[in-house]
Amino acid sequence: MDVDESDAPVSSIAAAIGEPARARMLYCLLDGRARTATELAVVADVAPSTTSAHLQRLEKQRLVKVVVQGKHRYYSLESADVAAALEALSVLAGRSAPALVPNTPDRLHAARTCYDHIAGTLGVLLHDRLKELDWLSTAGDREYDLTRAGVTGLEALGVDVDATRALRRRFATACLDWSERRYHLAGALGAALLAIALRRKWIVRDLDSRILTVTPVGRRELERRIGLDAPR
Amino acid sequence: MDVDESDAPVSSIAAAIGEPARARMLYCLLDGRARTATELAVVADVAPSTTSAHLQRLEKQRLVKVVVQGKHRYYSLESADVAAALEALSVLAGRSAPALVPNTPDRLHAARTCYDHIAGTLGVLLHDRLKELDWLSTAGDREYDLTRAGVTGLEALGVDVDATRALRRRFATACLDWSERRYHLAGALGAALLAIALRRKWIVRDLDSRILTVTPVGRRELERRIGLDAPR
DNA sequence: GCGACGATTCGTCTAGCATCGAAATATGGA
DNA sequence: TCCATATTTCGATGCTAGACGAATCGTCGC
Repeated sequence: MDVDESDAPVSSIAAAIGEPARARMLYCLLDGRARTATELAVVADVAPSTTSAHLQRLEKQRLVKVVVQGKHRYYSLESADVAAALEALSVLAGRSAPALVPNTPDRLHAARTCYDHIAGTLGVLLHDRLKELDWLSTAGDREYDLTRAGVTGLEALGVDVDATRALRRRFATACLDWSERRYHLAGALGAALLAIALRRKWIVRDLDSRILTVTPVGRRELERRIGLDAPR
Repeated sequence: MDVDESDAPVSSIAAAIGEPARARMLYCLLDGRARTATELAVVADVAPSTTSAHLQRLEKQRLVKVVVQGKHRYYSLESADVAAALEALSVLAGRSAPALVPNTPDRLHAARTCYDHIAGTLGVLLHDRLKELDWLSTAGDREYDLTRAGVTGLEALGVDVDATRALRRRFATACLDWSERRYHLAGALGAALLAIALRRKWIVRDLDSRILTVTPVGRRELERRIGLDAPR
């Protein structure tokens, strides 16, 4: 019977979605951003160990994918098809889905912190601009180093390159940005840049979120110093 | 938390689909046709009592709807949205869905039996033609009777109207056709018409399905006698 | 009315699975 | 090197829900 062949995977996929804790995780990921296992544990309101089991199942059913970055594991929806299926189910639930749209509103694109460095649109633009200026050179898998021009340029911005390099931490790495699906600059250098931008009030931090706002001063300085016109 | 509000129904809906037996039923109904509880029990490969419980749940989640017709209960998908969700899940399962499209292939539109009468495209066309000829008069909710012209005409086709009417069975009723979403003729009269068509080889029955095929002779006779040009 | 049949209800059994805590593993940063 | 943190593995527990059979209800057809 071809019926068996075609509905067996479907039912197990639907069953994977059909568990409250897992559904909460999936709908949390519906905005296209990735979350760590710990974040999802909070969202799902279950213990980390339980979350781990759930995530394994979701991964096995190819509903989510994981990218290991350091000691974090970033989970995100496996594909747009998964989002489409979740939306279709939302329709049945009698409400319009949160909808994963190509151009998501400001909240996702906006500048924001990623732990200790700049992510979001601004982070991606900054990363791209630094490469465009040829300040960054690739030094391995998702690893960067500074070119001579880069050292000079960043020193001019106020970064103590030697001190930053001295930190026993990866110097400069590419960090995949989940709202932009592109890389931004992380590592000690990324953290140093954020610190300087904050100290000089080029950027201000939102009180209870990761949102960053570029100040008028910051916008002017970023334009003048590295030819970057910040979004919004 | 609005998360709880929005994912609670979704997870229960997904859970309703995420059970092998129920998934088999739903995918069986994906062709748009309705099935009786017994038929679905066979498809799902579970006992009638188990099937009943499953169908109740599917109905409660508004995934299927039921129409009571005599001692049969006809279950069908609640809406096109349900089909869409099932298709979306099929995509995730890595195969193209059987797809419930407005114009489904021959199998669904083709002439077929509905218990003991003619359904499918041919059944609907026949029903409409008989009303067009004014052989049928409405005699209640989904009930028909024959007009004087109808008696004459059907007698000419070989139907023993008195004998048919004598059967202690509803004489002529409208039966909703699930592939066409329109009515066809059921009841003793519908059965009599099928019997005659089969006896005269205007139509032949498929061996192991409900498919009916109109023979060249049948096509010619239907055209000549009642001005009906059979499909295909 | 009286079988025959379709379908549901009820009671019970069982198995799978979601859950947690504790311990183990891995990685980054000092 | 060592600690802190993120995450997984393992084992035990408890609940849910899917399964069936027997009995009941309701409708058709004679």
